[in-house]
Amino acid sequence: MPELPEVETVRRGLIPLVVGRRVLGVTVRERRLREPIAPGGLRRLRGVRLTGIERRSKYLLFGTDAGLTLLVHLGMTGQLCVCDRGRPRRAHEHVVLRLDDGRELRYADARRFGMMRLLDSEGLHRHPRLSGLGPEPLGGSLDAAVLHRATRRLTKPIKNFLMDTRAVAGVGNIYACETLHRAGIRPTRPVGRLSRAAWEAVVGSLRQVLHEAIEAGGTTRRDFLNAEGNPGYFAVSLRVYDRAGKGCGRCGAVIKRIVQAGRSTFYCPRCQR
DNA sequence: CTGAGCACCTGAGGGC
DNA sequence: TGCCCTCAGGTGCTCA
Repeated sequence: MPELPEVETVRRGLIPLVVGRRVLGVTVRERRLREPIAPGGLRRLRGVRLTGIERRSKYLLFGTDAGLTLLVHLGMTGQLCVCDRGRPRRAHEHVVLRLDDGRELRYADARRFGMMRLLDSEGLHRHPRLSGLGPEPLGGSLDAAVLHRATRRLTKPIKNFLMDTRAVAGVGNIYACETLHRAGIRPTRPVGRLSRAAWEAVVGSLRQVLHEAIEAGGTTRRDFLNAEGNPGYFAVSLRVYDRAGKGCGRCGAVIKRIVQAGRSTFYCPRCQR
């Protein structure tokens, strides 16, 4: 489900539902996530008040009045939603936080590639998954000139570079493909051979496509659920991703699928050079 | 340094 | 109808 726009959509949807709420109880039904939940690892959540939700890359950070932060990653299939206590359990609901308004925050994740961990401010600060992240694509720190200068000697394909979280945070497979189509750049191009102007196009396209997806409610895939647990819909129209064999909307050429670093890449062989 | 390959898991979809 | 195969939004490891 979640790339950055989906995670941001979940964040925005959850804020009015959970911020200000006190956690009355925590149930962990399945601790074997990608990073297993330690026994009692979420126990200290009981009694705290949730004070805000931040996002870093595809991680959600739930702040609390106890100085603890609940770090959540949705992996490939993770879902977070707030619902009434009586709502029937869905499959793979691994963690439930009981809130003081009679509702529950539920974490479900079929493939269990996600994570959920409670950290104090020190643990959060030095957490390797967060400390190694590159600049946020939607923050002010992503800079085409800096990227251009930093990549002069690199031969890695631009698509793989975009998906390297140490270089740029939070760019997944879908938006890497979509960004490069908009920028008119072939995914296999070595980063070291991108001109300054090409970098401007990449950064501009990345920001644009992420903004559009967030504006549209972040829905790119079928199993997206919004914060109230209702299914989303295909609100974002993808121009190349999962469109192999179909026509490019800009030039009509047939979109190709290749594999890079084990992931599918989709691109238009005519308008991406 | 690079990237290929694999690992973690379940489920959807296509072909037969 | 069902079985078997491939593939999937993420991340992180080993290995060559």
